[in-house]
Amino acid sequence: MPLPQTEIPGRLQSQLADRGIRMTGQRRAILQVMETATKHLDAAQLLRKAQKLDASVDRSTVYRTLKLLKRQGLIDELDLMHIHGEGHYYERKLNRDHIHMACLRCGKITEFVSDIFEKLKGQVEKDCRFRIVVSRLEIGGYCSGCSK
Amino acid sequence: MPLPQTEIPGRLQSQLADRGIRMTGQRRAILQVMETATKHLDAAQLLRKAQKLDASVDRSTVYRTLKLLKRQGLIDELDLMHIHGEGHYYERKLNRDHIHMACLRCGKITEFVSDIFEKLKGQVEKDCRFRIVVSRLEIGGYCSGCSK
DNA sequence: AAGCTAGTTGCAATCGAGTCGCATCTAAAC
DNA sequence: GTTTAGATGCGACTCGATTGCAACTAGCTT
Repeated sequence: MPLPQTEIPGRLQSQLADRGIRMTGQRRAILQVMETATKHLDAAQLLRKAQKLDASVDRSTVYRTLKLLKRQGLIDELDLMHIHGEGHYYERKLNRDHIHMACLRCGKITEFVSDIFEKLKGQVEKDCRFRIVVSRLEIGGYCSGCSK
Repeated sequence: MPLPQTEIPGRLQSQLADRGIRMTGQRRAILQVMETATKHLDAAQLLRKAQKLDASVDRSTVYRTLKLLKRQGLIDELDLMHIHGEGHYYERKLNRDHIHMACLRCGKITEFVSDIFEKLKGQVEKDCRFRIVVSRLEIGGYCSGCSK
């Protein structure tokens, strides 16, 4: 579940404040939507929801804020195997990376945390002497319900 | 290395023929470019190279051929962490999946084959009862040269 | 609390990857 | 050679994302 149960609400705001980044009404609205989202949102959905909190939020501000959060390493950008078009989806970066599985039939997105994934990243860092900043493992296939 | 050393040249063409798919001059040009490419190509690069072999090749034919090859499971679509824009990159699907690492500083793309990756996919199939069709692991960070 | 200024915003124009409708053409089956 | 399902080129179009610019403002300085 993308909902960060273990995280303090408003955390994104304070993380930006800690970095000395200016807070605005529009950013507050966008961050609040990201923090309370129960599923992966694309930029258009994020815009619509943010406008319900602050009607002045513009599309370009959403994109600019997403770019900021990406640069700060606070969110991850996902493709979800492009199951629903070419756009991107966003989610807060939490402590543990997880795998995203997209069902090619019903479109359901499942998340999965694995120690083997952590081990694999360790191997890449060690064997390739590659310092990992972001990693994204997306899998397309058929979920348990659809593969029958 | 994206160059399929262990594969027969012209393999894509015969794989399409085996499936009873019509061969055209334009497709031949596009397939030949894909088969002899020494790095990951995006649609625009593929178009330019294919037009050197057959000047009549059109952009839409490139996209249509890529869609065909994707549907047939003969190529993989990559984002390479969007290091150079929002487009996609393509490579022939070989026997073994590999990880793509993109250096955020020099832009170099490295490929890596790992048994742990295979093990991880096995775990997903078993623990999540998810039948994997495609998987894509992309990592962004700093390569050995750039992380000094 | 008033002023300053670098950073942020809305708006409209724009970019660029990818798609589509349609008339024409052609590979390959007969 | 004839036939026809499938492929192509072309141009228009979609849509996610970006940008230039004038106006605005958060948060410091005094």
